[in-house]
Amino acid sequence: MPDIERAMREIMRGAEELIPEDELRKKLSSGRTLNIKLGMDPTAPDIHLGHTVILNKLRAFQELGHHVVLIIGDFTAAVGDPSGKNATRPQLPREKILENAKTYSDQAFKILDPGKTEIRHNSEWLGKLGAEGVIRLASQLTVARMLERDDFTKRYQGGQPIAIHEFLYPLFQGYDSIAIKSDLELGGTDQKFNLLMGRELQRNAGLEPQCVLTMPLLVGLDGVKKMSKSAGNYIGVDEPPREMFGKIMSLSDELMWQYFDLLSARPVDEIKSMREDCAGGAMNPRDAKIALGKELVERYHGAQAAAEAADGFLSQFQKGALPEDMPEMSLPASPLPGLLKAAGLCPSTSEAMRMIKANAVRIDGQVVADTKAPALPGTHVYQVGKRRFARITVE
RNA sequence: GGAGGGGUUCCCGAGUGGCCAAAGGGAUCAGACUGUAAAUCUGCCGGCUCUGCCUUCGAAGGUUCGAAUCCUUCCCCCUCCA
Repeated sequence: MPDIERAMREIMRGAEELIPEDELRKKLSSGRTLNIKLGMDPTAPDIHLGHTVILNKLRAFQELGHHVVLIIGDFTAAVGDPSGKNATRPQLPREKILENAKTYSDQAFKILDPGKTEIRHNSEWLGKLGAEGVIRLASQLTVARMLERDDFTKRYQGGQPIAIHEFLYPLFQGYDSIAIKSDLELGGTDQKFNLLMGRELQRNAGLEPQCVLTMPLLVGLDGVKKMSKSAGNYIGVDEPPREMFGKIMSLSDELMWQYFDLLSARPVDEIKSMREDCAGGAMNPRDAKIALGKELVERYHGAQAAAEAADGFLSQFQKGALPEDMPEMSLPASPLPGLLKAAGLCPSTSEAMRMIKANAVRIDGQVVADTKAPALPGTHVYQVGKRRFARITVE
């Protein structure tokens, strides 16, 4: 069965852990189309590169001929996955959830094959469960077992609150696996407990338990925390090409390799030799980063946009040229700090004052260090730092 | 129900009556440098009509010439005992 070995190699690429491996082999060799499950949280609709690590893997399963079931957690949204801080999340109105789900799937279909993807909402079965059903579900697990979950343990020991309903989240997620008879569920390493819960509940329900495939978590731009919208260290799939490229260029040279490993479609060997070349001085790490930036921008915006983003970046930061497109506006005359605030170049006049004192403000390329500089009549290019520009006409 | 601990500026965390817009660290932002929005160093880091003024230390009152610091009530969190 060489096909199965090839499939297994493809599945394991970049993956953290597959539990249990031989079970998946068995499922694959049965020759049937497998149900591959991914749960999505409709509270955070914008897909960032961290999500794409998993979506790319789902895509790989689709290419192997399997069926992806994307579960919109419209019911579980009210519970909220207990991830550290916000133990209680606000309950979203129904329309908002559907809207988020739509945004999410639109973005996800940049990667997934819509023809091989089924979208389900978990309120479909969880909504019917009722108090009795929840009790029956909850009776299958003990508190001690729940506390085994790493982040529960940490919070419990660290004196952080854990609300009762947070215990229900893994149970509901596991119940989803029963409802759709999933054969394999994907998730980040932080999802391991929840994923295994599905296995346990399926087995209790007399079903064939799902396999679990975890992917490493992509570290965000700060190089420390996992990429997430709330941490503000993310690169969104929908971001404009320039922004996406710039953010990739802001990765530290070291972190860049992790991004290569988890996001690049390049052959593993190619990445390895690039890395060696950079370490040995044969290649400038900047150029490796440019290559990565182009590859990723191209994936979401096309080849032309990628080339433009790269050129624009180089001319703006290497040669100090002005960007071609910048916001244009007309504003009433006011002292410089107020003008910069009104133009949105600074969040407050206090901040504008600081920027001026720090020699960060330029008008038509000339540094202005006087906080009391009078308004210049006419149209000029105002610049704060290297990245914020506006063409302002003073009325 | 009982006993104790705690809520500080974006985050962590010092501060127990004036020298506090509040130490220190992190993040962000900016400057320098550079091979990049890498790394490193430096500065800034509540708001404003900015050499001054205004608002902030869980909330509301109070004491005091003066409160993040003391008192009262309330809200929230944690630990232990039941």
